[in-house]
Amino acid sequence: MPTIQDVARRAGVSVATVSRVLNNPSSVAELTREKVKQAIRELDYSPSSLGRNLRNAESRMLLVLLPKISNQFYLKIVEGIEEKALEHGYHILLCQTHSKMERAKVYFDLLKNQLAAGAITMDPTIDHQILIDMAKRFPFVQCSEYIKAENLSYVTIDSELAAYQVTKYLLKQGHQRIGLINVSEYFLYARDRRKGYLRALKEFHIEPEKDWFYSADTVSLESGQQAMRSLLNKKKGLTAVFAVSDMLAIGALKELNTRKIDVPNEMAIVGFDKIEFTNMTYPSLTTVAQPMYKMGEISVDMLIRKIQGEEVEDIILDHELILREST
Amino acid sequence: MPTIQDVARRAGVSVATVSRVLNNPSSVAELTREKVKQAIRELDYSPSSLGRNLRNAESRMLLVLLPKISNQFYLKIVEGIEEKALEHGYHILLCQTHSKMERAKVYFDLLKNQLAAGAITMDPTIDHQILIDMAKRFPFVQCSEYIKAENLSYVTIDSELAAYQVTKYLLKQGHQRIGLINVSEYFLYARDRRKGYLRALKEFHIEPEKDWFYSADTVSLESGQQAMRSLLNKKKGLTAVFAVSDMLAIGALKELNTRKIDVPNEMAIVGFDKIEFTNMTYPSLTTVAQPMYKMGEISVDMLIRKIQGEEVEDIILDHELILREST
DNA sequence: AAATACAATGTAAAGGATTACATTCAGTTC
DNA sequence: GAACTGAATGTAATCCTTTACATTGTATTT
Repeated sequence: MPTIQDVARRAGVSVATVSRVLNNPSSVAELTREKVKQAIRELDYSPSSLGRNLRNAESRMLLVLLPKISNQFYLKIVEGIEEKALEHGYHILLCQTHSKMERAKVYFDLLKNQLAAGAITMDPTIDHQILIDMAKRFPFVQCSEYIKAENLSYVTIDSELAAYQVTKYLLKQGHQRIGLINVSEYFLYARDRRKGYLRALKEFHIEPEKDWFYSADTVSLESGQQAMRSLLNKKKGLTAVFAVSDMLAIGALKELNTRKIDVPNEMAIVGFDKIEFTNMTYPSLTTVAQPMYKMGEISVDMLIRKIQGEEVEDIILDHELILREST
Repeated sequence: MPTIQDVARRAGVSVATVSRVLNNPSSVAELTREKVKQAIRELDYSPSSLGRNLRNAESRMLLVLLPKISNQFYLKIVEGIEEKALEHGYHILLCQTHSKMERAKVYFDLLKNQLAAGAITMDPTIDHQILIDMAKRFPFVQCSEYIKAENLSYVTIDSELAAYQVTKYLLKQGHQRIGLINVSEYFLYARDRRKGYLRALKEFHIEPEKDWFYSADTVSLESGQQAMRSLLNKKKGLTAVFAVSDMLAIGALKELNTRKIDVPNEMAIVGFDKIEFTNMTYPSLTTVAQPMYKMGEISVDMLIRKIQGEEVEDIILDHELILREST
């Protein structure tokens, strides 16, 4: 690999001049500039990022932390992140934690080692205290799930409101017994979505029964299926179910299909997120659209502004109820 | 951020000793070692990867090139890659090319800049000549789709055989008119799968008609839907369709559902890949399982061995026909 | 023509780590 | 006790780039 020295020698100038051609071309005379460029072409030289990063004490990598990439919800966000990052000349390090803290620590080390300049976390399972400590030392942005703390910015939607609207919509459709497939209430969005759901029920003077609730231990298709199975086995005459994630809803829908339960006539179902597949299920799934791509983009913008030392404000984006065949 | 200098000063030793404690502990006396470790703890020091990488002229990043992460097929592979990479102490840079060459070039620069140590490409759209040139200079492994060339190792499955088996299975089920939803034959896997399909038909003395073929321009759910729409509109009495990707098959299935065409009785359908969602469609999808996770793992093993200068052999893994409700 | 200004370029230090080579010193041998 | 050995540690060069500061030389001013 040629170095800047090689280029300098070939062009008959000093390394400083080559560096200037690279970083501040207007400061070197037209003629010299051409000579240098010529040498660069001839040697097919590209500056070593290693040297450059060391000297500038910077890195153009962003950590993207998520539990598991197989949850479609994260995909669109990651696409938005990657696109925007590239625009800013950054690259992303994909980090699946599998909800294990030791794994997250491995990735946090990348920040300590100065390999990554900052992090976007979408992993709600990360230990709060550790997250807070890390955010004191490094630029952090939370995407979707968040906790409130100093330096811990976030971009998200109003989960409580969305859940309220979804539930209200079901109630208006005449549903009286509406199940809830939730996840661990350790997560803020789980708490918020339950709150919204309860608020709507209360408004309609409906007292939910214990059997209407199911708490999935992972956000996966299988968990959704399991959830519906469990709800159905309790035979409480539910006529609609609200799942707090499309992954769960799709799994639940599969169970209904398998049992030949007519959707939406015998049982309506609503998901959350609007992942791509919700349009391909049978019937297609009513859901709440989160602006995932945009969330990704905004996360990057926020993070890069933080890296550059600017102050940023938390952002709550709009969601949208997508009515389709499953209700 | 504390540096090795700070640690040395605090421990009252030279930087060389600190470095030795870090990299070759047995070469320093017990007592000194403890002093240094103590200082490291007190300062919460972690060695800067920037300095380390520069000095060692190495990087522990692997490029992972794929067209678009939203094709589920790549997900499981990426999971395998990430897991295995981590095991070896490497991290992965996720690179979506969106099938655009200029985008691939941006990522290739990471190799030239010495930020990445090697690349795993799953992108069949990358210009062959450029790929060949890059592989001369940097460690490359192709996963799934591949071209044959010096230094361009690959891990894949036998697409021709798999397609042959799928088609034969359909024929044995009594299907006489079997459609093929393919993608651009610029891709080897597309050519191979068509070959296998044709070989099976030939064995059963069936001459396929022109109207049985559809070539999708992207591998997406919508393309699959569009494909089935197109095939159905030609009204050629097909009783089965083989889609070369689950994404296409799921889209096609959606179209059948929408038109209330009974699957598998009126129309059978087979996909390829065994992505997660194929088990959640209605009816569940018959498909060919590719060992994606394993492919990912093996790619990493191969790549790291190449990085270390070893010779590696190409690998063809086994596939498996997964019979489900759609046939 | 001397003094000054400024554009263009060069020299060398810095950034953080690793490591070949040099040095120190305690222990062994004769 | 002199000579030697080898373990433990230190010194300084190196990786590649950027940039403050120094230098050169030409153009402008008085």
